[in-house]
Amino acid sequence: MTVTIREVADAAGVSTATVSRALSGVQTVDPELVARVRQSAEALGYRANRVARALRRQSTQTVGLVIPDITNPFFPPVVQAVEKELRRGGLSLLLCDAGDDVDIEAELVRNLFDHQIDGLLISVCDRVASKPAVELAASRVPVLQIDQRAAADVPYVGVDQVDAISQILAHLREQGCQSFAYIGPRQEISPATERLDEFLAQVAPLDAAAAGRVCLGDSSLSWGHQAAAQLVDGSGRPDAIVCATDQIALGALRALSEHRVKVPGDVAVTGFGDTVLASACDPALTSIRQPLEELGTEAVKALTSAIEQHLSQPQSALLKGELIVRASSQRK
Amino acid sequence: MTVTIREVADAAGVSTATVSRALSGVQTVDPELVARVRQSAEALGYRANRVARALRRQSTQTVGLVIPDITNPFFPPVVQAVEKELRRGGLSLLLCDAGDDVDIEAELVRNLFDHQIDGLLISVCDRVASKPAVELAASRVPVLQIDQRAAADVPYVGVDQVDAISQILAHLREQGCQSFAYIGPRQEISPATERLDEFLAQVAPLDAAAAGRVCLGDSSLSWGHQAAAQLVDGSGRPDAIVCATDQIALGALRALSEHRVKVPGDVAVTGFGDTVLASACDPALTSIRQPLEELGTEAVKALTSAIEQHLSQPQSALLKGELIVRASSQRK
DNA sequence: CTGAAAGCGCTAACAG
DNA sequence: CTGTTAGCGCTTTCAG
Repeated sequence: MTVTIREVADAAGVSTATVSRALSGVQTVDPELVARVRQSAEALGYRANRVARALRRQSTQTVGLVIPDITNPFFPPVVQAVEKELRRGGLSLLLCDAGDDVDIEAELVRNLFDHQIDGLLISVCDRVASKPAVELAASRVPVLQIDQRAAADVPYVGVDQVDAISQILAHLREQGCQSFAYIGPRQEISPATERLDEFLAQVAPLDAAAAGRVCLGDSSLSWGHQAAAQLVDGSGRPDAIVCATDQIALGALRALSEHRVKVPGDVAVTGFGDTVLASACDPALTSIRQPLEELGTEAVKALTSAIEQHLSQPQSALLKGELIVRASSQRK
Repeated sequence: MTVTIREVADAAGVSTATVSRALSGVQTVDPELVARVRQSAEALGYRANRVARALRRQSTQTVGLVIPDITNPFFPPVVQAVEKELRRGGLSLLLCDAGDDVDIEAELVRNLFDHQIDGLLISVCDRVASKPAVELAASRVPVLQIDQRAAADVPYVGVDQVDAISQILAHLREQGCQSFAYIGPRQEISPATERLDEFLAQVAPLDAAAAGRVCLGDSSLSWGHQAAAQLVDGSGRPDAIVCATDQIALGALRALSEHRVKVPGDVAVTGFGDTVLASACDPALTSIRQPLEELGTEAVKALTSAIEQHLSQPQSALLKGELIVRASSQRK
């Protein structure tokens, strides 16, 4: 077994209460006793049992993080930042991967409550179906949605999609593009749908025909390939293709190359996410870099501050992405 | 507050002991009482407090996973599989990212012990410097090292590097390659050094000059670029370049293209890891696919079986990778 | 088979 | 400022 507070108390010749107070420093204790306790604790290698402490304090110093799929390159930097920032505050991370399944997600949230988490960070699987789980959670502990949100009345930390799309379109116009197309997923995840909505809203005054060049499928390379092939085959070929993900853009790049369409000469292409693919492909891809570490860090700051102040609602925040211009869109 | 066992007991008109026994099914209880208890529990939405249970049972049903950097594409699939398999057994995951820092790693391990974890999975930062932390951990709970190991006497689950290198060399010979080079990291992480050692051992009988064409730097694309440029500039240009990572191989591909060296015509190139880059680049990269999900799954199986059987040492395992042949090495 | 009672390790309330 | 005592919510003896 490990060393208990009882043993430290005996070694220092004081009560367990005094040991607890001396080590936590929450109440004034005779400096001499503090020294004696510290020394005994050190000598014995005492470390407080967080389970016992949690039961007594009714606070586990533990936060849950539920994400839909850690294999999605969006998440690792977020998870890393979350864990690091939590640790700065002495908190630990229970990580759950829902595997894009709403039922599993709900079960994970329940399980996290059994663990008596002090707060929850969640990036939901489904904009609609995940709502009950998020709202239930929010009624119990401070909850913050990250990037993908299901419940409008639960706080949220994400990337400003309006700003991102407007950066992309402004850049493309500067490069002389006049006719626009969009390739994205049909899937109901909130940032992606926002992306599409914003594209449509902002492109309308620039190009009335753009709404007719919206291709909705999934987020894969092969869908990008297929959709782009269609776009260049048809009449009214656009001179700019805005893609909702880098994967899609990569597929588009391939299709265009196969059709002997020059990028960026004939058509400019943009991706989204600035994943490792964007700089690896040829031509390198113009893309929006999302502030992923910052997203994780800000989420934890907001959550912990709500936990400490006993607020039920953390503060929402919207961070801005950055357009990374590379060869795929530079016509000048 | 949440519902306690006391409230369920009162509602069902029995003692808390009976509720505990009825719900856990560990002891025979009158079927009628079981039904009554179940119903009350259901009605009240009772869920056992895992903190209290852990304190009493001296088992948290929680496992720690320490990895050097979740941003490394090797880890997300492993983490995902680990979490999923743990959940199958009713266990939860405390995830820690050491940020490639041995001191942080050691602190994380101590912190996990404060949480009274039942077992530990660790992929160490440093083959040498991480040893004390791993051995300390292994003296307290079952520990399993994943992929990167520091302590030879602590069990290990990893990928068979001997087999992987021999698959690569066999394939390259089949393609008619006769003079070999190697580009890898200098860094002291165990699978990479094994890769190099095996390359040297297996290539010696094939090409005496190969040992002179070993370039050691880091794992980056730019190092691959630099090293490959050097290799083709010098005399005695090889007709095959074995790279320790896909990133390196990608850099090599670029350098070769800039030097007008044809791949695979003049030089065959292989990567390692079969990351998303391998299929995205042009020419597509021949690479070793590592069984990452399986690695996570097997690690958890071995660990939980040790925990359940109160063994201090889980069972080690060595899994085989698979050579994925793509354009970069196909000369026939 | 069931209930009463003890106790996991810690901290907070309460006296002194 | 310090010690005694109680109790967080649960499970497991120990009697009955």
